Amino acid sequence: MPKSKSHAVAAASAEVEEREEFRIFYDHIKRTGLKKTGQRDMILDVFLRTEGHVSSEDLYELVKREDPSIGFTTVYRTLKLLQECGLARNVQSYDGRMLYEHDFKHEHHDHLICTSCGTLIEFFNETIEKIQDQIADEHRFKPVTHSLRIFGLCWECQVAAEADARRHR
Amino acid sequence: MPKSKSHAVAAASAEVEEREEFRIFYDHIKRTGLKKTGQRDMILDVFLRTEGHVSSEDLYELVKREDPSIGFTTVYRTLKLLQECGLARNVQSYDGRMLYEHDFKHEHHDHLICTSCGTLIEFFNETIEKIQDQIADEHRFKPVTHSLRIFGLCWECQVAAEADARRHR
DNA sequence: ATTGGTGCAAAACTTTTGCACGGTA
DNA sequence: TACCGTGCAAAAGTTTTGCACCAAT
Repeated sequence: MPKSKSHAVAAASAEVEEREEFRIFYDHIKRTGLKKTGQRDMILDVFLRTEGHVSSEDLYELVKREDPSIGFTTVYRTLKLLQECGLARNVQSYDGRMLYEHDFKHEHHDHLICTSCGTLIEFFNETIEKIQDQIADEHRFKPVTHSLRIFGLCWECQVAAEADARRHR
Repeated sequence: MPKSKSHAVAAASAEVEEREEFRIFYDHIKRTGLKKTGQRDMILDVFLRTEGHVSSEDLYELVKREDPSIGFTTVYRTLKLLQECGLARNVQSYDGRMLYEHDFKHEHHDHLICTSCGTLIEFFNETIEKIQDQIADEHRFKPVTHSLRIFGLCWECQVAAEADARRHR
């Protein structure tokens, strides 16, 4: 957010971050004996400014735009840290790539995934959640997380497909 | 296809296969202008004898055991054919790998996936299915398939983890 | 000083594809 | 004969890891 000069890295790490997400991150870092670095701050900052879902590559590109010196590996590993402390969670896209999304103060939800354009639409349904716990119980299975993905076509792609079909008719 | 003695390839392809699954496969092959080959017969045969879930690599290993001359590529591509004609369907495992399972006369179901040992337990719940369609509808989303996976620990792994914890205590 | 962090390059893996040769119809 | 199928090798696309050097505590 800051950006007092040119590099956001400096901005993000120079002052002590107040946002709750950073608190959580710093706590996790301290608790596990890791270290606070400018790169990690910057990566978290960019991630938080992100809407929707990003792959590690996506996030790397965004970060690089603000500080080209940060490497992919660091983004990749930081994303893992963010998962560990509950700031990010991942979703497997329909094509197998791993995407990340915010997971702080974001109630759990599932996804409708358009296999044409890749868009992810979020939804939540209490009943489904309850039934899932019931099912796990019946199988003496200890559920940790779950992933419900409905694949198909979003409205835009349905319209586009329709138009396309008309053209070839 | 030669090799009239010890190899199952011969067994599977020498005579005309009667099983309904083969009917379906042959129909699909004929319908799309493809060709019936000993390799494909053998791969389907092995796949049908398979229980549970296999990756293309897994199936390749099984096939190789009966006919080392069959290559991975053929197994891989045949698995795609089997999907096309509805004999197989795929599930993304928790680690991103693609697994295949029987999909003929097997009503749709979802999975409980143990992240410790990889085991997949199947289940089905009518209510969840209905709610999903409702949700898609509400979003003007045209559902094609879905995947509901509950990750966690199966009973065996819970017990093992418990024992392990006791040991380190 | 220590111990962890970083970026680069390379390794590991899976999934796909290009091609030349051989088989099916 | 005309096409399709097959196996091999290599391409692609990601996710991971090893390492030498740098930075945080």
